[in-house]
Amino acid sequence: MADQVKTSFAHGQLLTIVERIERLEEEKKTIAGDIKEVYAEAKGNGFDIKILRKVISLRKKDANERQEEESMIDVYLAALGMAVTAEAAE
Amino acid sequence: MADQVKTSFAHGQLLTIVERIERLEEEKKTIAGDIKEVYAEAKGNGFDIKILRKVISLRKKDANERQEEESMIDVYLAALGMAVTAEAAE
Amino acid sequence: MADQVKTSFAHGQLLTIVERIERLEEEKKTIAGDIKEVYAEAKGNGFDIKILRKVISLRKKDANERQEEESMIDVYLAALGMAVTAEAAE
Amino acid sequence: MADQVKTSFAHGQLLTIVERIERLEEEKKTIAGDIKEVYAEAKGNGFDIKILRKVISLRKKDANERQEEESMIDVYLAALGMAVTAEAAE
DNA sequence: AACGCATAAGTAAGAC
DNA sequence: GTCTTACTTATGCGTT
Repeated sequence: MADQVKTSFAHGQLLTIVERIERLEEEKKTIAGDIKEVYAEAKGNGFDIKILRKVISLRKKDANERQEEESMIDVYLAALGMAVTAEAAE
Repeated sequence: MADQVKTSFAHGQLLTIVERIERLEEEKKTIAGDIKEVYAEAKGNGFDIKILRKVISLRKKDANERQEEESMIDVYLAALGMAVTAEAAE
Repeated sequence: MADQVKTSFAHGQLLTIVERIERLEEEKKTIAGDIKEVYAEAKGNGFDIKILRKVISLRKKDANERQEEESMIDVYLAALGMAVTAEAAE
Repeated sequence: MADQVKTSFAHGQLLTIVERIERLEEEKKTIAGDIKEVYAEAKGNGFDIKILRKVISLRKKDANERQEEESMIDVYLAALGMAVTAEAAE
């Protein structure tokens, strides 16, 4: 009985949970909207949204992690015989 | 010059934008964490998380349903050349 | 060594993988183009594309509905400790 | 009457269109599945999927475009006072 | 620790 | 030409 899923419970308890989550998701959605607004405003001021996103994502990433990833990409590209930089494979 | 991407700008302006977004994303992340907590707590109280998610998603779906239906009606009306809103076909 | 990402490998193997994927993506793109063509042709025959999309999406939705319902049932059955498939609870 | 949306038509014609599209979408979905399989298989052989995706996307991107984007990012990062490379700002 | 799922980001197409 | 909406891709989370 202990490892049994709860099938009898106060409905009020369930409703409380559901509503708490829905409330939070609502807030989350609101903030997501705010973010979009900031981007839109930035765009209006002449900024490039795509680049903005990239920059923000770069700031988020740990520098080491970033470097590791890049060097890994280089390995793969090299394996494919593709130039990593301009002065590449003759 | 008009269709040129902005490459010279007040650094402060860019920084402000970036920081506003980062701030908002921080908040969003916090709320996402809160949601997780609620689920975890519910689980601790014997609820089945998978079902909880289903229930919440169903409620959301139901809410969207009406909206979807209405937009559907609009599409058909428009397709029939009928006015969707008041200020219609003169 | 076991938890190490593969950095040394047969170049041919990598190339094969990459080319297979690129080939498949090419096919996918072609089909997407075909779909666009069908819509264009339909439009040429006087059909309303927007409605066509709605209709197709509705048919898809209906198809998914049954599946969703079934998976819902599975979830509840599982939650009740009941077997979803044949080789169930000892 | 000419610019009127078609509301009377051979049902067979509509059905044909819808089915052609559904058929094509089915094929597209299948191919998407195939692609996933290739990635999965590659993973099984020790490749890093994330990097694979990046590499493929890099191959797709025109070299010039890539360079432009990167230099733009550098501009933004510099504006934020962030180092572009290791031997950066003072 | 790996897998698959679910959400979130990014991109591309279509409508107004 | 802008703006929104839909689709695709990518990352992260929870589960096994």
